[in-house]
Amino acid sequence: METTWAPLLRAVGLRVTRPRLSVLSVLADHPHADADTIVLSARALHPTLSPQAVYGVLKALVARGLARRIEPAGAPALFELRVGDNHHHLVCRSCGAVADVDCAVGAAPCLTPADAAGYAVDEAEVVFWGLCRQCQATPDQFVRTDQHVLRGGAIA
Amino acid sequence: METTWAPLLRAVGLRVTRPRLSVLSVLADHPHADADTIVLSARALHPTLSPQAVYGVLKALVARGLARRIEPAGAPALFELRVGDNHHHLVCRSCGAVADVDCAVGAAPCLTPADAAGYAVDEAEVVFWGLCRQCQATPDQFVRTDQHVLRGGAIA
DNA sequence: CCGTTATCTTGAACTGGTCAAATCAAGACC
DNA sequence: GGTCTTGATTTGACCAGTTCAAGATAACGG
Repeated sequence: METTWAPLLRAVGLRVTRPRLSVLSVLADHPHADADTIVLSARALHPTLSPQAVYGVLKALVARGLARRIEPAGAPALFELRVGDNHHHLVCRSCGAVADVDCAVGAAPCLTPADAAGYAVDEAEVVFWGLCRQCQATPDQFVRTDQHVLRGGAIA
Repeated sequence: METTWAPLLRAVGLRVTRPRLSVLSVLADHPHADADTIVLSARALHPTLSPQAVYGVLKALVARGLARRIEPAGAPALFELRVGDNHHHLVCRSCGAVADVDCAVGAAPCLTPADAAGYAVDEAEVVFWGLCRQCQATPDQFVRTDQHVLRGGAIA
């Protein structure tokens, strides 16, 4: 399976190394992993892998467009391999679980700001906040209180 | 001017203190200030104000819904007083400037995820990334490279 | 196989933010 | 107005996540 990644790395001008193959493999298994999870999981394939190596690999992958970095407010950065397919994220306020969502109804047009205020916009990033199925079932669980629940983007 | 804020604080059950009035005043002047800016500016009104006090005040304001915390990926948190009006943000990739945008065309419906995957969604947060007018004029300026430019939410 | 150069390792450091104990002052009550 | 109670602030240490820097290592072209 690892051989799958090598051509992709070469295609974007990156050398094929064990740390990179390990990280890519972990990302394939864990679609929204944070750096720490990646380090721990990748060590199954490459036991001596250092955290800094992972940061370096992730930075390279993100810079070349092989991975995407997402940073939900208040949580460590997450990384995913799905790039360029115009999808967004659902984030659980309680457990931090992240799920992918394809672009909202009507696709792109609804993501054009009404007034761009002179900005040259190249991307619209959408995060849906809520509770995942599991956390809805256990209502007395910890819920983040550092952010007011009804923020600007509240629906209806 | 400061007397304007006192009733608001009392209305949400917070004591009226000088640090809080100072922070509110600064937020009114700087619509998207980070904690550091707030500390520096607020010291014009309250010279002995400590950073921790500001964090405490901001936490209280956000928890009571008087302020909102926004965290553009890769930048320190910003705070604003506009709450509950369903607006979003334009962020400049180069200088970090933030501008408000009223809800996108068509309002709420377009912010309903096509498939919520069982999540109970209570908010949709939208960030438009691009270059502000000023940074478009000076193209050779520093631009963030830690994130691939064409990410999932890319327009069109 | 060798050399060049990107990449990884090791270690320290930095930023933004939080936690905890002691002091202080806002507001209720008299 | 004075006193008290409790919430708020100060002061200081501390933490997580991430980045930086120097030297060792390994990928890949020749």
